[in-house]
Parts: sequence; C-alpha cells; structure tokens
Amino acid sequence: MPAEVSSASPSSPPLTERQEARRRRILHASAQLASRGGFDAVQMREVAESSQVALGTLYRYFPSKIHLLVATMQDQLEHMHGTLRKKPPHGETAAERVAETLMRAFRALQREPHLADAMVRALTFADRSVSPEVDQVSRQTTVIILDSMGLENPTPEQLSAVRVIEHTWHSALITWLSGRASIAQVKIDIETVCRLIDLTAPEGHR
Amino acid sequence: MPAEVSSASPSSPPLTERQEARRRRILHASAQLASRGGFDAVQMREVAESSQVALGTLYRYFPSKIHLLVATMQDQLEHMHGTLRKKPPHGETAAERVAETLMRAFRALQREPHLADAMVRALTFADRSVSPEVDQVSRQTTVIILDSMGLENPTPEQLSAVRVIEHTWHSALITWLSGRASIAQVKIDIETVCRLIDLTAPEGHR
DNA sequence: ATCAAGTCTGAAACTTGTTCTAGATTAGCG
DNA sequence: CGCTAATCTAGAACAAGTTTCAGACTTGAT
Repeated sequence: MPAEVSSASPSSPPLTERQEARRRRILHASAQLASRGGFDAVQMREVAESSQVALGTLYRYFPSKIHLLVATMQDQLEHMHGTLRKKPPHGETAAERVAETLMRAFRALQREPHLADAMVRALTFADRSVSPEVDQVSRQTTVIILDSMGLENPTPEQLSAVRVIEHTWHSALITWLSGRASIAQVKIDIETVCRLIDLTAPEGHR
Repeated sequence: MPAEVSSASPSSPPLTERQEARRRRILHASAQLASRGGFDAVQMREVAESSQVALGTLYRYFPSKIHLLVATMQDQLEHMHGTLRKKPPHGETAAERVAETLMRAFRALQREPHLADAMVRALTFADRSVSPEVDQVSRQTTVIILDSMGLENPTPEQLSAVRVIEHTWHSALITWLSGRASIAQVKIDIETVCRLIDLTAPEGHR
C-alpha cells in the first residue's frame, strides 16, 4: 500500500519536489505555531519565516490564514485516520464503536489543545471561499465515522444520523475549547448523540 | 408585564439614560450593518460613526467586535423568544414541537441571512474572553427549546438531548451559511436530532 | 454652584492579515 | 547551453481590529 499521496486534491498542476517540500515546511510550521498558542499564535509572517518562505509565496500556497489552518487540519486528520484504523474500536453496537472512536480522537486533541483550537476555530470561521476544503474535511470525518461503524452501504437515515453526530462533535469541541463545557460534558454529549445510530439501525447489529 | 429591562446581565453599575441610548444606538447600527453585508460589513469604525459615538467609546461598551456581535445576538434572541412564545408550536410530540420551533427560527434567520452570518460566526469564533456572553446566549436558547417542549422539570437525560440539539442547530446553521448544506438538509438534520427527545421521554408525552 | 471622578471625543498609533511590486531564481524546452 | 514563462523573494503598502492619549464634557456629591 502506498504511504503518502493520500489526500491532496488530485486537480491543479502537480508540484515539483521543492514545491512539495515547501508545502510541507509550511504545514509543519503552521502546526507547530498552532500547538504553542492556538489560532492567534499562527501569524502569517511567522509561518513564512519559520518555513523559510517569502510571505507572498505563503499566500500563493494558501490564499488565507483560514485556508492554511484548514489544510493543517486535513493533514492532521489523515494521521488520525491512519492511527484509528490500526486499532479498530471493539464496542458491541455501532453506537458504542462510534462513541469510542470519537472519544479516542477527542483524547488526541486534548494532548494538543492549542492546535485543536486553531484548527477548529478556522473550520467554523471559514466562509464560502473555503467551502471545498472544509467540505473535504467533513467528508474525511464522515469516512472515519462510517469506518468505525463498520458499515458497507449505510441507509439515508444512517447518513443523517452521522451528519448530526458530526454537528455535535464540532459544536461540542467548540464549547470545550472555549471553556464552557468540561471534558465529561463532551463525553456525555457524544454518547447521547451516538444513540441516534441505534435508533436508525435497520435490523441486527454488527 | 415590563417591556424592556429584560436581558442585560444584572451586574455592573446601572447605565444612565444617555448611556442606555448609546448602547441601543450601537446595537442598532451593528444589526443594520450586519444585515447588509454580514460579518465583514460590521466594521468597528463604521459602527462607531453610524451610532454617533467615538471609537474609544464603542470599545468601552463592547470590548471587541466579537463581543459586539454576540451582544447583538442576545438582543435578537430576545425578540425571537417573544415572537415565538406568542404562537406556541402545535405538534403532537415534544420532538415535533421543538423541530417546529427551530424551523420557525430558521425561517426568521433566512430573512436576514447576512445578519445570521455575522451573529453565528461571532458566536462560534468567540474565545474564552467572551464565554460569559456566549453562555448567556446558550442559556437563552435552552430556555426557548425547553419552552417549546412544554416541560416543567426536565430529566438530566432530556437536558443532554437538548444540549445535543443545540449543538446540531449551531453547526447546521454554519454549514448552511457557508453554502455547504441546503435549507432542506438543515431541516432534515433538525428533524433527525429532535428524535432524540422522544428517545429520552420518560412516559406519556405532552 | 463647584469640585473630583468618571466618561466621551477625535485623532494618531500599533498589530496582523492581505495585496502589490520590482527584481532574482528556477523549470521546462528547443 | 540559452530562452521564456512561471515562481520566488524582500519589502513596502494597505485594511481593519485594537489601543492609547490629551483634552472636553457629565455626573454626583458636597
């Protein structure tokens, strides 16, 4: 199985090696700065300097700070997906497995709360100009959830439930990041919404 | 029944008449500019000018653009609550009534999509420094939902369901505002999540 | 009415995201 | 190799949120 080449939108001209390297340096610098101080700490001039790239070049690669952070999130999501798929959840019901997976992801975010802050804030603040990228993040999240459910071809009802779960996931993260909800609270909310899955399950489980 | 004096946090020194008037002018200008062009169109210098107040004064009343927009949302939410409470929803089950109420609110937002954009973006972008205000908005929303359910003393489970509904509501609004979900899609998501209520209902309904 | 404290004003300054420009470098090609 | 188009760089410039400051105005208490 191929290791890289995974996500980047297949459109647009392919990048040369040096360009790929620049892109990588930029994303790395972004994640690093974000890990330090969250959204505000990711300052475009600093990202440019850290990644040894001119400001104009940074903007050529990522047309705005939001684009940059959403791309950073795409990047992190891939890692996450890889990690999660190695050890699949072992709950009985689909609802349990999804909740388990999300809580695992949540614990990963807790290890880098500032990074989580930067990424999630960017994601929810994104306007129409970032729709394609945000959508890609959303699709990736959907894949992770469906994966953990272990479903081949979900029903429309189940897809609705997954959408609602994603809504809850994002919004719960926000309330946690802004200090308005505890970790325990987030856990409860996730478990609550995951019950929707059982509600929409057609027949037997697994 | 008293007409005004409704929301403002009861703490802090009471405002003089002229101060109250200034505050009102600022909120009005904010809503007006937001209605025109959304989040970006609410520029602090313009708000100050429109409301005939010095920039420094504006910042004394609202310490940031986010604070201003969240306060604007509090203001609008009150109107909304008043309007909604006049014609209570007539669905059979609690779930139906909540969905009906939220869809009614959604239609109101559709009439001023730019204003909705400004308020919702501010709400989700708010950091810890705005927690108290955001929390107040959240509480107000909870009250509206519980109101429409017609519950006296909800169980903890039901409160969880309401929290999840709020999460879904906010996040669904965001996806709609950023053009990633249709109105129909939002409707489906709301109806889907409202099913959670029936799931947590203890006994008979109504 | 008068004084002190607090508030408001107008304007400048500062910060950080974003855009623009002129010149150097690089990549692809004949 | 030598050319051309695309890309990159350094740095200035611009935009909007935020801060600061000196002076004018209000308010509340005496």
